[in-house]
Amino acid sequence: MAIALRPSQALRLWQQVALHEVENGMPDLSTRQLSILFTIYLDPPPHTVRGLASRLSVSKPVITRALDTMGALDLVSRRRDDADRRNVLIGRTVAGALFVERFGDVVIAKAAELPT
Amino acid sequence: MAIALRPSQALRLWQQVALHEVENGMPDLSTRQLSILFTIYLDPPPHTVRGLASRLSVSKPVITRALDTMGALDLVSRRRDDADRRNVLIGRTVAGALFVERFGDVVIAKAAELPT
DNA sequence: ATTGAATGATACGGTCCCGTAACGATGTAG
DNA sequence: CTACATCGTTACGGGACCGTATCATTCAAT
Repeated sequence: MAIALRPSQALRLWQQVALHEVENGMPDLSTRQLSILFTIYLDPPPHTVRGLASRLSVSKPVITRALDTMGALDLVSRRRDDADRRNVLIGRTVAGALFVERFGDVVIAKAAELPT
Repeated sequence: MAIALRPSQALRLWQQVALHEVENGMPDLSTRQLSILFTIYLDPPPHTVRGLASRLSVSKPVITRALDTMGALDLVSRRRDDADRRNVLIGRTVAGALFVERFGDVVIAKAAELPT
């Protein structure tokens, strides 16, 4: 069944999750970076720079730079596509999977604490 | 009653909201900026630089810079405290209130679309 | 073999943000 | 009136990101 939220609940949830991330010193990712990261981990592969750029309606360098940064954080990986060596296949990492999983746990915990 | 979310729902919700913000060209705010913005609009005033820095466990310049950026976007306002002129009181703006309200609407809409 | 399209990365000038340290303005206590 | 504490901002060198344009590599078609 669908999840029904009231405005105050929706906003409070976002605030609590964001505050938790900041307080605990997690990487200060932007909305763009988060959307890329979650798409890689939630949508079925394969993921390419061009595909992600198209999905988010942003330019390719935006994706390349976000992958640079999140790759340095070991949240995503890149490898050449052997079938078509122009492509770069973007994959998951252990650290990235842990980050996403933990993020989900925070959302669940904060949602459970929401006042009625 | 509390909101119960499964892991896939929690993560999908964040992805859908983040994607919506990016696709629609909304300001690409970081987690820090979002936590500051939501705290200003959800928690009771007054809000000061020192108070926000303490609340988020970050340094004061982090708050000052975030207020610079979001102030340029007209999402928050600053004014001197007449009672104690060392303080700066951080307030809301019409544009900021609209942004927050619209953000809540997006969360509600994406939550309603979540598969069971 | 040559041309052309497609992919992802890079270069550029500019802006924003970082953490640390210092600063001016303001308030408070002796 | 003179210290001293507090508040928010600014300075600094460095890194990340922006949008636009261009690049090298690879593939596909002639």
